[in-house]
Amino acid sequence: MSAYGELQLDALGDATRRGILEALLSGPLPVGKLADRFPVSRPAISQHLRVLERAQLVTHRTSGTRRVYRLDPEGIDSLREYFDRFWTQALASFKQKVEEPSANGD
Amino acid sequence: MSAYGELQLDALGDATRRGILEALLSGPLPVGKLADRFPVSRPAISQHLRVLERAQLVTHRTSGTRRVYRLDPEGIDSLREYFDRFWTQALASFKQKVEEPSANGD
DNA sequence: ACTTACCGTAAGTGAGTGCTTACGGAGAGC
DNA sequence: GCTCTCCGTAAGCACTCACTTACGGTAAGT
Repeated sequence: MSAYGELQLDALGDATRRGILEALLSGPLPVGKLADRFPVSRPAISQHLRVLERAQLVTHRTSGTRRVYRLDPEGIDSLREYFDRFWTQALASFKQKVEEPSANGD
Repeated sequence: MSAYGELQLDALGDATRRGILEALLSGPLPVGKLADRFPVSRPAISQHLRVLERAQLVTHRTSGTRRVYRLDPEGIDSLREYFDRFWTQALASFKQKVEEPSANGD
């Protein structure tokens, strides 16, 4: 599951995609409503949604001619696990640095 | 502090920079040692470090002619707060969806 | 003082990518 | 059945950005 971490982080590397995710925090939205919130065209949003879906950060449900997108709990959670590991190791690193001031001879 | 969130997320959008951060999890490293771990040139690493430092994800300490880089606890923590808010809202969103199955008439 | 090691910066290049316009398909309403 | 809405996809373009080579500057060693 962590193999998608790369895709997910890359997906987060774009401001518009982050905006899409934040917009979906308030609940599912169809593509049109989503596109209205951003200064780019609807196809652009569609392409971003494809990237986000490929990274397992969003899912869609077809409702008639509409595509309602929502956050993907699994992907979000796997991303959380990735960061949790990072925080844990980072804290360990900081702690170690404090305990071992500068006893390096090289 | 959250104003740097954009810079930080953008910084995480590159695989090499993520690799640098992960390498620094094991402790501080000079630029040269850092560059040896990646298939790119040393100047490329320097440029990545500049981006990371601008995003407050790393700091450097000059030791003679060496520049020893390490993770920046403050930036890392502010990033963690950003994600924590995201998880919280995401969970609330998922929960709300469950409680309100599909009572939408539109 | 001269050389060597370590590193940042500048300039230039190529590939990736985010955007637009144009198009086609599928479902809902009259 | 026809139209209209909603949306994905294709093609093309411009811009960003990651990378390289070249250069200069500083500190340590002899």
